[in-house]
Amino acid sequence: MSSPPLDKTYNPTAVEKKWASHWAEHKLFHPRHTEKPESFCIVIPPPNVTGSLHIGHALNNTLQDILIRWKRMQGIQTLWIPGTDHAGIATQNVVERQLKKEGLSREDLGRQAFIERVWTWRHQSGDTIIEQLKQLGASCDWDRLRFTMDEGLSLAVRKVFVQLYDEGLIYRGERLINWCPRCLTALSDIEVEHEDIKGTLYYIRYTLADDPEAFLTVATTRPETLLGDRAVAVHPEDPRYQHFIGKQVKLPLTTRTIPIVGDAISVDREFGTGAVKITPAHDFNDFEAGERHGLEPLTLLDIKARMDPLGLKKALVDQDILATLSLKTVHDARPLVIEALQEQELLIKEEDHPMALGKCYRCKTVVEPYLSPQWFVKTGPLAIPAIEAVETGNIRIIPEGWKNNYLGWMRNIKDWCISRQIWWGHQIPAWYCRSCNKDHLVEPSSTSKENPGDHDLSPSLTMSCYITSDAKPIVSKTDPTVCPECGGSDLFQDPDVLDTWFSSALWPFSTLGWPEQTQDFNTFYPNATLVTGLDILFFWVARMVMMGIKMTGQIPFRDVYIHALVRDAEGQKMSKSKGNVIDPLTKMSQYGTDALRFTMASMASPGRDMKLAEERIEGYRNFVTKIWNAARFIQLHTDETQPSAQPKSRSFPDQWILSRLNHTIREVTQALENYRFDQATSHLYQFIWHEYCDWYIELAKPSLQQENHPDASATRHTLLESFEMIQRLLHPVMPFITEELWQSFPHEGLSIMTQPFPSEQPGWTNNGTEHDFSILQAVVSTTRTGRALLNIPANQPLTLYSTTTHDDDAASLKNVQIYIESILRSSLTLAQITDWPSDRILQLVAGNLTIGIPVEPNLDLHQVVKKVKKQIGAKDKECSRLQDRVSSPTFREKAEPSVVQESEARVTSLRQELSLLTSSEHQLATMTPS
RNA sequence: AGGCGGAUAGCUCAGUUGGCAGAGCACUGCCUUUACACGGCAGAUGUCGCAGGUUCGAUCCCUGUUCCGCCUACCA
Repeated sequence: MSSPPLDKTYNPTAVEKKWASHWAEHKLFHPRHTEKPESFCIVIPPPNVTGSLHIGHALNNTLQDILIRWKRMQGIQTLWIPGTDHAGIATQNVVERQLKKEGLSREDLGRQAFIERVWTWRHQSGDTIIEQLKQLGASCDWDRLRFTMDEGLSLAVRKVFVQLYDEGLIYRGERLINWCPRCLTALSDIEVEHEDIKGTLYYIRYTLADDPEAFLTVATTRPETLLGDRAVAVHPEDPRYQHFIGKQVKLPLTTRTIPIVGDAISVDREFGTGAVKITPAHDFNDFEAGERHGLEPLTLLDIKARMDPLGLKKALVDQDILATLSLKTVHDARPLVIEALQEQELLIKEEDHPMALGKCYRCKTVVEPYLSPQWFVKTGPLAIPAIEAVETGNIRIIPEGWKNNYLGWMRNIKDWCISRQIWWGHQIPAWYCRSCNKDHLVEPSSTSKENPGDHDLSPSLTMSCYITSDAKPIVSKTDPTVCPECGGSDLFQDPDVLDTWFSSALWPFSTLGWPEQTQDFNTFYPNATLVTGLDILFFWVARMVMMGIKMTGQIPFRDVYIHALVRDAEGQKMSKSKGNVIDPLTKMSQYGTDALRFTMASMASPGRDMKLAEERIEGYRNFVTKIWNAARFIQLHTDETQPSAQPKSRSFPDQWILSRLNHTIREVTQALENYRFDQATSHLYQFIWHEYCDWYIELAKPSLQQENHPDASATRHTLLESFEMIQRLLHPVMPFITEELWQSFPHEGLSIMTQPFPSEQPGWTNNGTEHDFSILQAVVSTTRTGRALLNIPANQPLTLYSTTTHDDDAASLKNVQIYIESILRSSLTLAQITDWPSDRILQLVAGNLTIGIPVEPNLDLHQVVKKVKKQIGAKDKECSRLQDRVSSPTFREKAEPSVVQESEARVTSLRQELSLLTSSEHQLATMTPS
């Protein structure tokens, strides 16, 4: 029954490995049926298959695991579903980079082969992160591992797509969207990151068509797009320009003329010159302005953001300019356009202009507004219940501060562009009949790769396949074989795939088997809590709420806990390029997983980014060691002890530690209930180190180390009992060491993780004992201070005296006398100062206690005098400040009576303390030869 | 431009329904006492960003302000 002695030092790596496989072997992460009716389900924010564990994952998953382990121990049926995300663009980019090294492109492989290649890669390295999560101790049900592109989830995706399409909530249309000219795909609004840059504002002269002397000056940051201008807008009430409205201007560098229109929305009279060029195909505002004024967009750029010869031709650009600009990137074209304008003396001036540039969130390439046919989700109707759910509190966002962030975004949500022109992902379940859509399709075979402009259609045609927005799709859950219109069988599927976040939006229910009404779905939906970082509040959380409510009629989860971003010690965002990443795996092997987990939890203060300094992890590694050594001590002294019945009586230290443990159980539980992981860990740390180890174990020593001590048996029992409970209390945060220690002591059961989480024990809380203990602490600490001041070695026995004027404290003093004596290895006499046997006794004051330490004749009392004087100074200052307050009539009149009373009481006790200190000072004077 | 958050010990951060300002790390001194030097004991450390206001009383509430961070949006 008794286990082998614990190693002298804790070896995290070996211990972690052992218990990880023990847990897996016994399938302890599976949901267990319990008597409790409620369930607790978390779905993991699925990490990308391209990824490996970074510090953000470590934080995110540690917090989830703490919740899951805690609830599981509370006897609630728990399920934590793991999985990974196919991460469309990101993963495709990774594989394309690999291909590039082989001198290949995805086009070289062709779509089918390319996708197979991605699958291969995904299988090879796709689950690295899963292994790492297991190393972190994540107690997910690994048998329920899902992937956003697995069969079941693909089915869910199709069902949702078809239903939303049928209801008109998904549509296809030609819109201006954000386009990444490197990834060659559309992006949604939130996939664009903005970066502040120093831009230039160019002032350009547009001459009136019917009067070469008259002109308008237009200010723009993008001169190269002026070739696509369809109008110049001025404010309809601007007296400077009113009379121009309706006239035509000559568009520089072209043979076109364009109208001057009045537009109050587009034009800010204060900005620039008050005249704005309207380029519908290359600016979101201008696109809308174009619709208001019936201006047809004129696309100048191709998919790689190069000046498209065909577009330039349609724009009637001057021949030589056209030749110069053709196939130049925006970056290269801009100076050429400026040069040409200068030559014609149309450039009036340039000035610096700070502006924000949109970049692709996957590859940081500058995105271009691009006109193309895309699929959209009509988000307005979906947002309404998603707003309501949060407003009414059906879904709680924690910390609450982020609620407004969510609501603000949701209330002015834009339609969601869900089509991506990439190959890796859920291909859109829409097909086209070739015979019905003859005029609406251009397929790869008809485009020339070498010469993208060499055809007479829109530049959009340089996409691999072009389907005009008025083509008629057949949207279906299953692949159709015949056209319902003409009965023809020449069908092909829309080549676009869905935004990765479309399948992620279904994650809380698709992972539970939906659309089947599975038992899992019925038991675990809605999920209890979603734990995620702020960065994906809109990408993911908002969409899950919309889709969850729409498709299941229920909210997807009740609580959303949002944690902060982990930064480095200097507050910088961690990134590989900066070289400041802290790799959690390295830290786990260096300090142990439990130390890292504890660190993560301790830093999870709400609403604040966390700066991770390595010393922090080191500090908690020391904490782990401390626990380990406490266990060794206990094992050493309880080796022969068998778990026995409750002891008949508990010693004073036993009673005290159980009272403090009860208190800690309450604090930790409350903290977890409020998602205050920081507070939970702080209470655990404080209690275990500074109460259990520093005081309780020290107090337990005498009864364990002396032979036949009357408290020995009860103490052994309490030591084991409390330590076992501490392991359970700590287990959710530190699963590995707690399992190891729990298993090393007498126990029943397969694993600590299925034992009950501690609850407060009736009868353990004991305020009297706690007060007694505070007296003990005061005497012990004060005596030690005295020892340090007098340079008396800690192991030299003393003859101590103590007294107090306070009756309760006098009683306490008596109660704890023998414990003080043993902990200080001294004798303690309780007697009034007048009864102390000698004059050479130093009086030290702690509250209303006076402690006497005999002083040898030759001792240097210099330090003591200094200390006492300082104390007197501080107390005096505080006392007179309080005195002033108490004697102020306005204070007595206006402050709460209890506060007045309290202040008076404090004045009284301060005065008493002062008089004790003064008496001590006098005493010192008699001992110090002057 | 708007919104949000932060500014407290040397560092990282708690905290206060307004009434003695706290922890960890680092630092100083003493101690290798059979759980632990990844340790013990003791100690030092603060204009609670700045300026006003409300209040008997403000680090906390209000107003303004300066820095820093984030988010959203964009003015061509």
